[in-house]
Amino acid sequence: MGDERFLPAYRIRSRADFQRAYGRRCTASDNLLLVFGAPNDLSYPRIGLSVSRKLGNAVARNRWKRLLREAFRLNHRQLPAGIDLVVIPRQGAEPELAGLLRSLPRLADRLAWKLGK
RNA sequence: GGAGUGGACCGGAUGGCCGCUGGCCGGGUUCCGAUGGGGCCGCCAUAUCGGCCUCGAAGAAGGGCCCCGGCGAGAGGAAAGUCCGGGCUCCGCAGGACACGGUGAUGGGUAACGCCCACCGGCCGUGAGGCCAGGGAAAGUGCAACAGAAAGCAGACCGCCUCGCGGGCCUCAAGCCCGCGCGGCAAGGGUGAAACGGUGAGGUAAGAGCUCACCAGCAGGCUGGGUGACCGGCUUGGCUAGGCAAACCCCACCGGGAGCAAGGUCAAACAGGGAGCAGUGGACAGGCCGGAGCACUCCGUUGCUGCGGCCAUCCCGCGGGUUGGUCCGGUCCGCGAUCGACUCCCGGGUAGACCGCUCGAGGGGCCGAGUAAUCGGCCCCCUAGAGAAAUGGCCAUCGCCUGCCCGAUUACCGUCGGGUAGGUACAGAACCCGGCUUACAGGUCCGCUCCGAAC
RNA sequence: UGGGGAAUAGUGUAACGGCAGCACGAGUGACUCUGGAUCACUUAGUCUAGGUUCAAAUCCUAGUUCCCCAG
Repeated sequence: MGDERFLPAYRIRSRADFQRAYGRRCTASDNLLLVFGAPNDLSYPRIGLSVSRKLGNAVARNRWKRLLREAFRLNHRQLPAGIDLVVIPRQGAEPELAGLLRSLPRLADRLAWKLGK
């Protein structure tokens, strides 16, 4: 408890990292999110956001990104370490924090299992 | 009080916990960093010379990434659309004309504008007010479906009228009617979005600006007001000139192109060029150059010895051209390394990082000039700078709006208080400004108009 | 972010400013024992809102949606 910060190192921001995650072609999804996963050589998970213009205007897209970062921040210690997540919200889904808090760790665990196999 | 009209403004508030971005200060860690840093003296002073002291290869001074702590800051009126105009940056550039694009009454404002202000004209509205791409159709070319006789400058379908002929109305004449013909006319009918000024009188065979009066409108002259668009008056003329330029066009004015993903600095990796090191055919009887040793008593433009480099020659090997139907062979040309490993250097520069990047046609107040837009002076303030893109998440309380219920008041509409449910808009800086346009829950303030009532 | 373009029946496309067509489709009927093919008929449209014009799919202005290009 207590370590709920969101350091810049937790974020995927380089084009190469995104391409690596997409190139691994390992995904997990539910009716809220679609998540690409790829292992990294770090001791912590990282998150990258990809929010399409089809989800709404700039305000709606910022709302999605903020909630996704909040969901990652609040339970990033429970997420599997050493994994890069690229999160894409699904079209038609409603941005709401409680659903994301349930959805994100479940999808991340499923990705970790698939990648460790 | 109701209805309306024009303008200015606000765009929820407070608190708690957990976060994000960049700035300043302090600390930590790691990396970079040197014939370096700091101090004193040499008249003074210095990025510059010298001396001394001191810190420093056990890595200084200083700086960068990251981490911790503290302080204070952090979306808009449209940040939006990207429709105009500028600043800024790079590229281009003798000058002019054409083409293309844009704008369009007048006078101001402005860095500039297609914006703003004032005014003029037209249309709409009882009015306050609103709307107008509002130059030119008496430069030229063109267009007008359908209807209608005719759609642009003249013409005449029905029609009206004189005359002539024929017929009819009892025979003749007159008159009336019908038909035909030579003519005259454009008042009336009907069509259309639009039909060649309108009304009245005179006039006439019938009519007609044919004439006259008034009205509308046009052109010229004179004149008053206004900076001007324009408005007004007098007079003369001709009686009429149609619409469309957001059709081509003409006239006047404006416009070089691209855009911060502009542009610049540093610079991995890969590829390129150069140098070094080691490996990589031989022969030699040639020439040139370089430097070494020995000899000549010394010197050396001398001789000898052997070495290196370049050129030439021959053999060998490889590649290519040619001859040849094809290979071999002949002949000609080129090369004797390509290449790979390591080290160093060079240019351009990708990924990436940094700069551009927020103090600006900036905001607020007061005073002055101006009808106003706006401009000037003085004082005060500093107010986001991200980059797969920060400015948030959760919760509580209170506002505000709507619906429902209860109570009070009231002739009614309503108003006030309480409870409850729902809602609390449009929308997110991306180099920066000035505008325009579009979206928007709810609310505040001011000016003005019309109607009604009361005094 | 910047630049360019488009929008017409359900779909694909035409239309000098003057009646909005064509093909495929869908529906109905005829032909056939039935189906297909064929024939006839029907269906339904100018992205939205203003403006210019007598008249707008067309011209102008604003908006909406979609597509393409650069990096």
